[in-house]
Amino acid sequence: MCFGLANDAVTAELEAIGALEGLSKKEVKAKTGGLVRERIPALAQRVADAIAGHGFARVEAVNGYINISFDANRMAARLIGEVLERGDAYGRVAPVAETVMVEHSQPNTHKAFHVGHLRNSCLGVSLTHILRAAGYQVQDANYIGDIGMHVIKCLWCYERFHRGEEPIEPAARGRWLGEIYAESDARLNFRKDVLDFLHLLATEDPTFVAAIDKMLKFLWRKNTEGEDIAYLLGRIAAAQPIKDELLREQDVIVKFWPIIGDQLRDQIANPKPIAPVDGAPEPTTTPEERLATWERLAEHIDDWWPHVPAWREEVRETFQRWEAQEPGFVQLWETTREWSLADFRRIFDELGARFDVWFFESEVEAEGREIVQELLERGIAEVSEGLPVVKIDEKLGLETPTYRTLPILRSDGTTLYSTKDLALTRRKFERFGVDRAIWVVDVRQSLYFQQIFKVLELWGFTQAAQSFHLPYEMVRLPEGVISSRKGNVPIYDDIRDAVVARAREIIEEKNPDLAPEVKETVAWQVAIGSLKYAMLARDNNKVVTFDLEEALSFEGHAAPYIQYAHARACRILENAGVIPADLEAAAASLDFGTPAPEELSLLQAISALPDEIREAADDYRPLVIANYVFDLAKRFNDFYHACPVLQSPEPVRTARLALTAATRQTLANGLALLGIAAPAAM
RNA sequence: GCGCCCGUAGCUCAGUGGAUAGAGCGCUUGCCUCCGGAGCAAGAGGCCACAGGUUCGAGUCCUGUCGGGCGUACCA
Repeated sequence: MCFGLANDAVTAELEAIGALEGLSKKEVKAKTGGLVRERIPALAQRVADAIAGHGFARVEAVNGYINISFDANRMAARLIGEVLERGDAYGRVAPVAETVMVEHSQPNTHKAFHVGHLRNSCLGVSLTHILRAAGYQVQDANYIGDIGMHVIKCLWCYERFHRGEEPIEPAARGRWLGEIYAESDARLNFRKDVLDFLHLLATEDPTFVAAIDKMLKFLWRKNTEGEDIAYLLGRIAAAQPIKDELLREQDVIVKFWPIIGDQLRDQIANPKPIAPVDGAPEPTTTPEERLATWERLAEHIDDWWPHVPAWREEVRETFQRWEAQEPGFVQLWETTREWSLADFRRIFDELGARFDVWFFESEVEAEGREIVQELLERGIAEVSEGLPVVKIDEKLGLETPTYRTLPILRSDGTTLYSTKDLALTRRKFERFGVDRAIWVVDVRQSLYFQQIFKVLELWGFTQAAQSFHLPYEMVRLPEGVISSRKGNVPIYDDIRDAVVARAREIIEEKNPDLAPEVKETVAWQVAIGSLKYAMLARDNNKVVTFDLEEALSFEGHAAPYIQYAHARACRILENAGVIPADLEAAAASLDFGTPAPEELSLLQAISALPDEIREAADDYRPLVIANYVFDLAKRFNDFYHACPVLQSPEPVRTARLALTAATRQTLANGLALLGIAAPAAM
């Protein structure tokens, strides 16, 4: 404030004596800048002198800032009294008459629940807690992907290759299905994987291109499939993508495959220095990695390559069996769906996610189709290239591609994600009476949601304006992106097993005297808390790099640090033999004497919780709370290292005990907002 | 092409337009006779990608450039 005042004063004075006349803006700035800087400290001092004594304990001017101190004992008594009196409710903001639905944790049945889903669930759960604390009426909604192409692919693969098989472990049936799904994906994309690999070789391996060029020419002369060889030759030499539908003989690639392997092995056995080519991009793979990929594909090339087109047709037919609601197929769907749902219920229970509403994709298919029909009838949607779409930019009269085109039904009449989302959104507002709907979905779906909201708007659905997509970035691994093709997807169950096991070890080492049941409970609380904190202590628009080693360390900036501070506070209170009620009664007349800086700093942090909740809710950012609660724990650490509690003489002892109790409560409330448990001992 | 996001310490990340830009990990050195060492104290480590602009004041706001990621009609 003093900076602004000084600037105004200096400018006014100079203007008054005409010193600024005819000068450019820049020149004025150069002239006033120094004067303003000189003026500030004196001005700040004057302001400080003027307000000193008006009920403030101390007022001082420092570096152009005015620092105001309040009577610490009075403020502390009031704050601690409020915290102890309100307990779990401390930090909560007055209720708001607005119902918000948060949709998150949209796992797909027949697929594995992995580390990516974990980020979504942690974010969603924390967000619902934060919004509730900020006074909103919150509906916590799950939306299970229990139908769609992935389900059909999985069931096709199950019937075709695993009929009659049952997962060995009943607790992991969903996971077993996920493996079947992964297999179906590998089978159906096999040709694409092979051709992408050839394209990769052609793009970043000049030695390979030269060698293959020679060999293909040799084959060309003596082979009957001359046209195919010529095609491959041309594409590889020019590093162009290869299309299998342009091959005359379907098995030419299969015949060609061993030659590629020989060449890759030869390159590794006799490495040649590669002369860098100007303008050519750096290779992204090593020769060893390329050979490994070749070997992985070689395992199935004879069996799989010829069948891919027929398999894809079978998948299409399988989808039609769903469409026709063929009883046997529906029965299979129901059984396998339940395997996945059982897994999900267990996982959400472990994560402390309790939903008010469970939506399923399968229950909005019919309603979605009706909406598509209506959109077509009203001319908002049209049939283009054989399928119903909404050409949004055209409808809005936009020149530059912005919202583009949204397909709303497949050409064979089966439903898309968009078909179902149109129906579900209407349901949320009309049947559930929400005022605002939030979708917690990863950032790659941003355009998709803008499209959905625009289509609803074009349809005349005014609540589209109250629909918000909350995007968050992806989870990666230290070694790169998560990819089911590369087979490096960390499954939730595996991560949890590793983290819980580590937590057990550490408890055994640090606190062997705890009762066995307590040890087990605490191991879970610390393990799950640690995982959650890793997911939440990163802003929504930042990629999370999930490092299992880091998640296992339990040291430093992590949940256990905060939980530990909470446990220490509990122990101090326990050793003192006081109960919160006693301290609450004493709160009105607390006397810290002359409070230590660590005590003031801690009091300040405790008082900040309501503001932090508001900020986190306004911006949908659990990170705000994650940072806050860590900072609070750190200040508590500073406090108990600097200020002995139990050995202090009265009345300071009681004051410090009350402060410890208030900190404990605030730590617990902050952790609760993140969905993290606060153990009393660990 | 068009659009969105990211770029801060060796690494992973914080940082309402305001004071000398902060944590954690890793590295160096200390601290358990003292409320629990999952902790604490100290040290080294920064042209806040780059260039302009707005402002009394920019890591923060605006424009552009470079680098990286993602999306862009029948996956979800």
